[in-house]
Amino acid sequence: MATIRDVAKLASVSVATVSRVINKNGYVNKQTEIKVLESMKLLNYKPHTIARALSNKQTYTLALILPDITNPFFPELARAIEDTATKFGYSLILANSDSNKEKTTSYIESLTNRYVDGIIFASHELSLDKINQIKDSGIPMATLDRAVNLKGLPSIGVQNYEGGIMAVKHLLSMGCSKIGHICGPIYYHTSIERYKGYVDALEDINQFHPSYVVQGDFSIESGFEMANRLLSNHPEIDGIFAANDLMAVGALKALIRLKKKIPEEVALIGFDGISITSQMEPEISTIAQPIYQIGAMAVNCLIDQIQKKIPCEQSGQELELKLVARASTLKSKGHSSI
Amino acid sequence: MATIRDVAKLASVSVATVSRVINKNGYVNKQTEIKVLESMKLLNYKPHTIARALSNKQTYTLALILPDITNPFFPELARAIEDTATKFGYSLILANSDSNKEKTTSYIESLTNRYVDGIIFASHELSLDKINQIKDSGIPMATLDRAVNLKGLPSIGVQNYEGGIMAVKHLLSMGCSKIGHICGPIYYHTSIERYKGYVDALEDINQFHPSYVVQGDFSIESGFEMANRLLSNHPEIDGIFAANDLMAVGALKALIRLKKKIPEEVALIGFDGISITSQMEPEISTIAQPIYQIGAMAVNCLIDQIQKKIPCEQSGQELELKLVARASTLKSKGHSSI
DNA sequence: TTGTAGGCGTTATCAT
DNA sequence: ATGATAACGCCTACAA
Repeated sequence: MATIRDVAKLASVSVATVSRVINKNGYVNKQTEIKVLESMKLLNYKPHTIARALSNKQTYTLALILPDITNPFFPELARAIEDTATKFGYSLILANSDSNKEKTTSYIESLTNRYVDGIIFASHELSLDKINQIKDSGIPMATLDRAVNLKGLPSIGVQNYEGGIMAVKHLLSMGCSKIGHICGPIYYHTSIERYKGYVDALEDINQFHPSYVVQGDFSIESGFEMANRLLSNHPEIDGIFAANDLMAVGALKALIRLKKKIPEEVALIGFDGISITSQMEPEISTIAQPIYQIGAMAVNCLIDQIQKKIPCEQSGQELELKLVARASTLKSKGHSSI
Repeated sequence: MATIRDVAKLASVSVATVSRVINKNGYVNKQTEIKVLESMKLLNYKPHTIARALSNKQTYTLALILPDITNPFFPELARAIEDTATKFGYSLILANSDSNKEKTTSYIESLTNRYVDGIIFASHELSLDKINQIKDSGIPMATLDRAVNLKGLPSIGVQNYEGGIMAVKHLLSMGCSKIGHICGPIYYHTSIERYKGYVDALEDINQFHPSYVVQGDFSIESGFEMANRLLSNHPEIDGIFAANDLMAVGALKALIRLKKKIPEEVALIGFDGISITSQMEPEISTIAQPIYQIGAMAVNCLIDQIQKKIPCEQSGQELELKLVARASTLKSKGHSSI
């Protein structure tokens, strides 16, 4: 491997000059620049990223901490983040925290020692001391899903409340009148907002029944179980809004086993817009998050902080959701959507 | 951030001594060791990973190149790899190649410059020059799915041929007699082996019909399309073996739309054992790969190479598959499996 | 416009 | 058993 010194020697200049042409900073004569460039080609010289990192304190590496890449919500997000990071010349380190406090702490420590340039936190489990731990280390970070809402802590999220309303209104527009809700864990901000949207949309028309709400944990299994419970307690229910797509998938399974005609007898809508919803039969309607955009924004935000040292403008921004109406809600002559 | 020099000063020893206790090599007096250790605690000293990497030429970072983390096969693999890497103190860089030659090349270059300690290649697209490119760079690598079979190139795979036989035999044991096959792209080693297994199992009993085979591209969409084609050309088919689970999912969708009773009229089995198969209704039978184990072995193999400089023993090993019989093949009083 | 030299934080070779 | 000190490869004042 050729070093900067080899290049300097071959081009008969100093390493400083070579460094200048590499980094395009400082004055350098056009002639010498060409000479240097040629030498670099000749020697097939590539700057040593590690050495550069030591000197610069920039590793061009980002880290993504998420609960579990095996959860179908995250691959799409990870993809967006990796794509965008790569676009800017950054590598992406993946960390599965299992929403576990110890693992999270240990990852943060290890990433801090590796001097990653930024950390994206897509996990709900983010205690205040963890945040401060990162802040103290001086590493820029961004959180997703509004895990926390802190001054100076960039966070990208979606309009969960409005999404809840959209889901219910869609169900109503398809003729449902007894709408059940499988909500997520109540200690998640996202669950609560979606739930509130559900409540408000129904209270508006005096149709809210507390017993039509059951609580799952965002997993397929809980969706299956809760849909069964909902329908055994309230056979009259003709529409279900699941707080996320995975629970909707579980609910679909339950509905099919119960021999319910979908959407005629029971319509079903999820939330998130992950691709698995379109692979089911019938395809499941959903309130889609701009997942790719969220990931891309998070990276942009981080890189802004890293490079321009500016705080993220998108901080706290809530992106819009989009209704994706599919077979699980579209009755015969129902309306459609994009 | 405290440096090794700070620790040395506080403990009134030289940096060399501190380095010795950090790395537990060389002689060091018990007393001084304690003094040094205390100083480290006191200053909350953590060795600077980057500096260490520069000196050691070891970054404690592995890279995983795969086609697309969004493909449901890969998150499970990535999870296994990340888990195992972490266990050994390594971080994992994720790279989505989209099976694209240029992207792959550019990743390899970038990873090479980052001096990752090892690369795991889970992509089918691996031309010989790419391999040599990595080999020349001296970075240990491992490939999955027997993408290539080269002397000295560790490769972990499964018994695809036997798997094909298992799938067909299972279908036969459930009473199917007209078994179709949706095979994968013929330029993939895995596709061919599975196909051969299918052929041999049927030829054994004189039941092989070339026209019962159609070709997909491992995607859900192609599975959907090919199942439709298969059944429209051969309505008598009562069993389908899809060469991977994603195509099985697509096929399931097609069968349901065609109002086929599953498994009574048409039984269906996939290949891979990804979790999505158990989330469908009916649940899809499959020939399961030990995905987690594969990932773990790949990492072990790499770390063996890195640390002990020994070639991987598992090189070229083909792991066993396991039949997972579920509702999509289990007729009434059918047999079961683990 | 270009070169010299010190520093980034560790490791490892030699002495002592 | 311990300590100087030269690498590792690059960047960047500061000089020239």
